[in-house]
Amino acid sequence: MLDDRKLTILRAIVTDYVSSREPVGSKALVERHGLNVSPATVRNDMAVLEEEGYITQPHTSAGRIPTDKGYRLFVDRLSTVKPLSVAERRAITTFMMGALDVDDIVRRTVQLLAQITHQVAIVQYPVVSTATICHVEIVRLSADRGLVICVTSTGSVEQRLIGLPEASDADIAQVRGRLAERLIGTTAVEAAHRLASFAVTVPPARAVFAAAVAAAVLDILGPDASARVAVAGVPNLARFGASYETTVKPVLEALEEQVVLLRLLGEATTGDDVMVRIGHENDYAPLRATSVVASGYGSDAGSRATLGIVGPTRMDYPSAIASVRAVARYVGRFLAEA
Amino acid sequence: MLDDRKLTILRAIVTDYVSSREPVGSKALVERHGLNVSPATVRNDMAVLEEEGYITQPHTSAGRIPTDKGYRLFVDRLSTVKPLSVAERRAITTFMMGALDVDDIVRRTVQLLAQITHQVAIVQYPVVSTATICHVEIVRLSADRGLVICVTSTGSVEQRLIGLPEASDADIAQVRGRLAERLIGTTAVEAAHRLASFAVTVPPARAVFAAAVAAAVLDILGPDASARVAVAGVPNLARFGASYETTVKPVLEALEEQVVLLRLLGEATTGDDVMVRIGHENDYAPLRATSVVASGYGSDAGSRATLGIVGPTRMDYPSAIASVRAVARYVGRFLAEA
DNA sequence: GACTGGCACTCAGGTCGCGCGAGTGCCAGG
DNA sequence: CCTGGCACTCGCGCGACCTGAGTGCCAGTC
Repeated sequence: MLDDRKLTILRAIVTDYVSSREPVGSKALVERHGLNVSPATVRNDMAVLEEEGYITQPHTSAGRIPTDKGYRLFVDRLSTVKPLSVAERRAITTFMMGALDVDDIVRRTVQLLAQITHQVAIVQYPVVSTATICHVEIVRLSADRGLVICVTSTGSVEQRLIGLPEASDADIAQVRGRLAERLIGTTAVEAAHRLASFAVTVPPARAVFAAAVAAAVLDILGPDASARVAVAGVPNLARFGASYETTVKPVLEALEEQVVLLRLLGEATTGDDVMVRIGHENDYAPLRATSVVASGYGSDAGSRATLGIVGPTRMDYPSAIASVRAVARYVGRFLAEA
Repeated sequence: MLDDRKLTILRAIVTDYVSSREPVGSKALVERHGLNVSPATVRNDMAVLEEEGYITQPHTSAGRIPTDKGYRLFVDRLSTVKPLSVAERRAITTFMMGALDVDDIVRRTVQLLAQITHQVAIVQYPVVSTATICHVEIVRLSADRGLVICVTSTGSVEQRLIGLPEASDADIAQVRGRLAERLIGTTAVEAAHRLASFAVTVPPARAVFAAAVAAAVLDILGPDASARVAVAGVPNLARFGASYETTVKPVLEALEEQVVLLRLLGEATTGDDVMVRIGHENDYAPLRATSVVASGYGSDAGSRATLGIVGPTRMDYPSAIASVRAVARYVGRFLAEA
């Protein structure tokens, strides 16, 4: 029921609407896309497309705009991914040059993504789960408090504050030694197992202290360790154009809720290609006017996480998809090499 | 030339305008504030206040609104700092309970501040300059790269990636040992001095490697180490009310520029009390429609940094000042204890 | 059967004019 | 120095009007 011409028309409507931000009418469509039919024919086709729910009119006697369903069809079948421009490729390389550590890579990536897509960019910090532990350390800060520090093979460093009620330097050294013996070279999952019985491996007098240390390490390695994201490009929300209260504010609120962001990106981690969620396809209701384009990234199976962008449903999907894919791949390589 | 009644009127105009967001006229002023004079008298006084530049009218035959100069006078001489409500005090304590480490304290603080002031909150991470170095570490991640890690007495942990082109484990151990000898217990400033000649203290074969390590440590301790801020409460920008492009977007852009934020907060670090910058008093031109309320915070002279809020000039200054001051003091204590 | 030209219809948005009312400035009198 | 009174200003909201883009439908043509 949707012949070739109707699909062409839908594609034209989507591209025109994305670039002009205005409902597109039959006449303009014929002119701007060299369709060899009359506006009346286009109108008939548009009526069908509307019937099927791919497009809609904001009000009678206005042009048509795509619905979420229309965008979906466009993304799935009608768009050809736009290759990145030379300038964009160059931007990627220059931007990522000279990153200092994992945190810095993430910060640069998120800014890069915001810049080339002109949307709000979100990058999840790499998950440590499959990385191995390189180093553990217990550092005394003052008489009664200290830090437990974990370093993983991806170069991420995390720490937790613990109390040192009556631990001597010798206690610390011994516990640290035992901890290093058992954890270095293991993955987070293995480490969690080994930590379960950690306290009993040290002399009873030090068991309480050892248990506190083990708890801190478990906390570091726990699933919420990955619960960090970086955000950039918030000023790009101007692109929404619509009213602040109804569209921009919900997005801002979501951006402050790490949990929400992680859920938004969540399902992109598994699949290998770019995920696109359009409008109401997002579970999170306040973002029903926004689309998410996300992708997993990471060095082979070492460290994996997700990055993506958030923008209005009226978005240049081909470019966005290409950008997200390119950045994800590049960062993956960069993490593997660096 | 500004007698008592005129000041009272200015105060009334400020408070009314802040709460109603609408220009305030002479009649409403008399009614709502029990002034024992007629509207005509108030009008005469308002004419003087306008002449002097403390208030202005958006257009003829509208009420008056305060100018930046008016707010300034209000803040300096007319406002009594509002004590925090019980709920707010409770919010502070519950919010800060159970913080994990310095980063976590900062994150909680910024959210807390955004919540009780209903503005955008900014908290600078504590500066390490006067803190002392507790621990240094060199960790091998893979054959040819590693991390240099620094831990300070405030519990902050920072790291830099370095290459390990041909350093053996023995090289690493020796350099690490020498580094620890020279740096532990020193402040950042002292450490920088000692690092200048660090490379010559190790055998020539290791000098290049030692120099790289020294450079990494210097980078960690350098002034830009403090160049990190946390931001929260961005959705509160709704309070601006005015048009997105002209007022909200500049703020969003400033919020993404760490450098700008640090300069905004900068001058509050030195003084001991809360700093208030109103509208054009900000050097940064795009923020001429916004006010900044900031304060230094920190445990004694140990670690000091700045926190504050950004909002429209039409702001409840007494509450904002009280909140910023309270949070700054509380976090200072918290950092000292924890 | 598919396409086209023509035509009547709809309706958002801009413009104009008008009246209302809040608020002002000024002045004369207490 | 304060006050009541009065004329004046002007932003804002409302309704009327017009315009133009765009539509749906229908009869005619290939």
